[in-house]
Amino acid sequence: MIQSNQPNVYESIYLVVAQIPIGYVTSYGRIANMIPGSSARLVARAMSQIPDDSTIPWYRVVSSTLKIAKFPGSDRQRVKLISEGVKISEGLKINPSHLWKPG
DNA sequence: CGTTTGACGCGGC
DNA sequence: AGCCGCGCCAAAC
Repeated sequence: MIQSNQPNVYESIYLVVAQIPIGYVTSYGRIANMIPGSSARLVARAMSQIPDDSTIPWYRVVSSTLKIAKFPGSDRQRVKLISEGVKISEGLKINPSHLWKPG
């Protein structure tokens, strides 16, 4: 459980996202549940703020249904995940075996 | 300051 | 299965 000792919640969100291992994904809601004072929508908003040149693996965060969210950068997200070995079906559905289980 | 935003989640139908 | 409505909540405006 990560507390928001950081100056703002975004910092905490980014710290958690940075922990997601290569080849794994988690959801906006699951991240939010680890950070008091956060919410799925806030996590989504935080992801949208990350610049392209950032080292934060924003593309490892998907919706609770394990589908890649529909947004302008969805294609890049799909490509990046596939390059890490993540199996994605036609409906942009990620194989549950890639779900990150912290601990 | 008050209002809107957002790549969401989930229950209900 | 999919769509709709509401709750969520700090940040951005």
